[in-house]
Amino acid sequence: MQVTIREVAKAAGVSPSTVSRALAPGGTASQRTRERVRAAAERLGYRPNPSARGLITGRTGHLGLIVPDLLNPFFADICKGVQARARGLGHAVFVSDSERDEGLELDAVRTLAPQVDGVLLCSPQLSGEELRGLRDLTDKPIVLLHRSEPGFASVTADLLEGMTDALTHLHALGHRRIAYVGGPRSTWAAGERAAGIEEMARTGTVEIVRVGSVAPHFDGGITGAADVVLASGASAVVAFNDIVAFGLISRFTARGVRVPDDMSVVGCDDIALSGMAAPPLTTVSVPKAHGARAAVDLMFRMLVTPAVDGAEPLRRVLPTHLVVRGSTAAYERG
Amino acid sequence: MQVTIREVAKAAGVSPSTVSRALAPGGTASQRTRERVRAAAERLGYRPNPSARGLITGRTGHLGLIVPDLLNPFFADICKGVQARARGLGHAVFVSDSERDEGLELDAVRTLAPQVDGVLLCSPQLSGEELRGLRDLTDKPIVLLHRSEPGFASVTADLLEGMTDALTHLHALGHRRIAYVGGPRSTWAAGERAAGIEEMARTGTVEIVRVGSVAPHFDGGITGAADVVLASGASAVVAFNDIVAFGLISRFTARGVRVPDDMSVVGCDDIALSGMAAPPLTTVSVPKAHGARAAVDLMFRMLVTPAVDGAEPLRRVLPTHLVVRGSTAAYERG
DNA sequence: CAAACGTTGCCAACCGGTTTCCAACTGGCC
DNA sequence: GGCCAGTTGGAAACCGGTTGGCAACGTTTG
Repeated sequence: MQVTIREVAKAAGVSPSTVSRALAPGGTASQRTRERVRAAAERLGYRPNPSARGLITGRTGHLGLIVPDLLNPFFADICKGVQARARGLGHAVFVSDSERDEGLELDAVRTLAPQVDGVLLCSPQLSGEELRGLRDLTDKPIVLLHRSEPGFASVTADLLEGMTDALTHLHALGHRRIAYVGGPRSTWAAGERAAGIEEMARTGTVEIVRVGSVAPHFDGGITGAADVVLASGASAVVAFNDIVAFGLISRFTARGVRVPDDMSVVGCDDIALSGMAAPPLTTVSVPKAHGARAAVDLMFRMLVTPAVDGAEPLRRVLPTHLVVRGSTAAYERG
Repeated sequence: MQVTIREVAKAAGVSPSTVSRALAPGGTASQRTRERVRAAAERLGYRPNPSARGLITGRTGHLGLIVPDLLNPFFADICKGVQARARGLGHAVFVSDSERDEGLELDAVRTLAPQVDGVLLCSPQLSGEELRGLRDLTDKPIVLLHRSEPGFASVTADLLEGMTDALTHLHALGHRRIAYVGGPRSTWAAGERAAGIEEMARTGTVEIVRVGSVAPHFDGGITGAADVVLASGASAVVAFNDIVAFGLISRFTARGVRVPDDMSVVGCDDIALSGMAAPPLTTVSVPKAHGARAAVDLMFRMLVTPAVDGAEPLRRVLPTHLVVRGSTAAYERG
C-alpha cells in the first residue's frame, strides 16, 4: 500500500493541497503547518508518487543515457559518472545499451524520450543526418557525449591534441616509423583521431603506417592487424583505443615480440584496467567522469533555460592528456 | 507538444476510450476500428504518456538495478544483460551505482522503489538484517543477483564448485602449495568462495596459504598481497576475482616473477578483458549475461504471480566452469 | 414479429499529485 | 468597532491515460 497525500493531510489535520504546498520549497505555508505536515509525512513514510507528479508537472525526474557498449569500460565509466551526478541533482537515469546498432539506437531514443526530461547520447555511429532525424522525433533536449555535430549540444574530448601528444611522445623516444591502427570507419571518434594522426604525418617528423580499421572488440580483426604492424617495420604503434591496444599486445606476446622492449604501444581512453595490465599501458587519457558530469550539467542548464530558436547550442571540449606508463620505451636501433 | 489519446481519437473518429481499447492487446474492438485507430496513431506518432498510464495501472514499466561498482566489468556485463532482457520485455531500466556504500544502497532502493515495478539488487555488502529492513521500506518485489539470503528470491552462481574446480585444475598441474587471496571480508561472495577453498583444504590434497582480504581495486592492497604470496613459497595463486588477479600479475611482473612460468594465477568471474590480457587469464567463469536474464525473468514471474505469503521465494543457482587460458602452467620442481 | 443476445463504442469516474482561485481569518489602523 | 491588507487553507480543476457500466445497434432465435 502506497501512502498518499490525502492520508498525510488527514494525519496532519489539513487539506491535501496544503500538504503539497507545505512540502514544496517555495510554497506558501506557515512555519507551524510546515512543521506539522513534515512530521506527519515523515511518520507515515510518505513518498510522492512520481507518475502523479510527472503527469501534472510534465517533468519526470528521469534522464536517459544511451551508450554503444557497456562492456567497453570507457562507457561503463561514463555511465557511472552520469549516474552519480544525476543522483546528486535528484534525477534517476535510464541506461540503454544500443549494441552499436543504429536501429536499436533510434528505437531507444523513441522509447526513452517520453519518459525522461532529456537524453544523453553517446553515439559514435549515427550520421549527422540520422541524428537530426532522431531529434525530430522528440522535443526533449539531447546532449551528445564524446561526439559533436553542428546544431547539437555536446561534450567532447580533444582527441586531436591527444593523438598529437602520443606521436610526440613516441618521437621523443626515438621512434620514427609508427603504425596507427584505426577504429570503426565513419565514426566521429575515428575521424577525430585520424585527423590528429594526419596532422602529425604532414609535419614529416615521423612516418605513419596506416593499418586499416578494426572493431574495438577482441577478435580476429585485431590479431590480424597486429601481424600487419609487425610486418610493417614500425617500432611503435598507436591504437584506436585501449581495447585494441590490449588485443595488439596479446598478439605481440604470442608472437614473441616483447612490449615495450621490441614494440612500443600507445592506447587511447585510459580505461580503468589500463593501469593494471602487464605492462601497464601508456595511453591518451580521456576525461570520462568529468565529461559525464559536464554533460549532465549542460543538460540541466538546458532544462532550466530552454534553447532559444536559432541559437547555436553549447559545445564543451575537454582537454586530454597523455599518461606515460610501461608500454612505451626508447627505440634501440636494432 | 505531446500527441495525446484525444487527438488520436479525433483523427480516427472515435472516442478516447476506444483508442485505448483498440491499442490494447486484449481490448474489445472490431478489427476495422483497430485498424483505423492504429493507422491514426501511427500517422500522428502517438506514444502513450507513461506517467498517465502508470498512474492508473500502478505499473511503471520500469525496473531498477543496483550494482556496487560499474567500473568492475563484471557488473557492467550484468547491467548490459539486464538491460537487454528488460528491453525485450518492454521495460526500461534505472541503473544505480552504490559505490559499495551501504548508505547509498539503502537510499537507492528508497528512491527507486516508488518509480519501478521491481528492483534487481546486486549487493554483496549488505547484511541479511539490512536486506530485511530494506524490504520493509517497499512492497515492490526484490530479486537478489549474485547474492542469496533466506526469504529473498535470488539468482546466484555456484562459486563453491568453481573454486573447487580451480584448485583441482592446479593440483592436476602438479601444484601442491597454493595461495588464496580473498576478497572483501563479510561479503556473501567472499564467504561462498572461501567455503569452496576450505572444502578442498580439508581433503588435504593441496596445502592452502590464506593471504588475507583485499578490496577488488587496483591499489596498494593487492600489491602487498602479491609480495606475501611470493614470500609464502606457493607456486600458484587463486585470486578473489579477475581484477585482483590482474593486480597480482602486475606486481609479479614488476618483481621479475614470470606468469605462468614461475607462478600460476587463477582468477574468478571471467570478465571481458580477461581473455585479452597478456597472458590471457585462466579463470572461473561466472554466467553474467545468463544470470542477468534469469534475474529479469524471475522478476517478471513475480510481477505476474505475486508471492503467496509464507511461500519461500525461488532461488536459482547457475553453474560455473573453469576457463583454462594462459596464466596457469604445470609446476616444474625448481 | 418480438424477445433475447452479442457486439461496439461512449460517458464518466478514477489514479495521486499540483495549482489556481477564492473564502476565511488574522492583525493593524483609523 | 469597522474596514482593509495580508496571510492562510480549502475546494476544485486538471494532467492523460484506463476501465466499468451502459446505451445503441444489428443479428439470431422462438
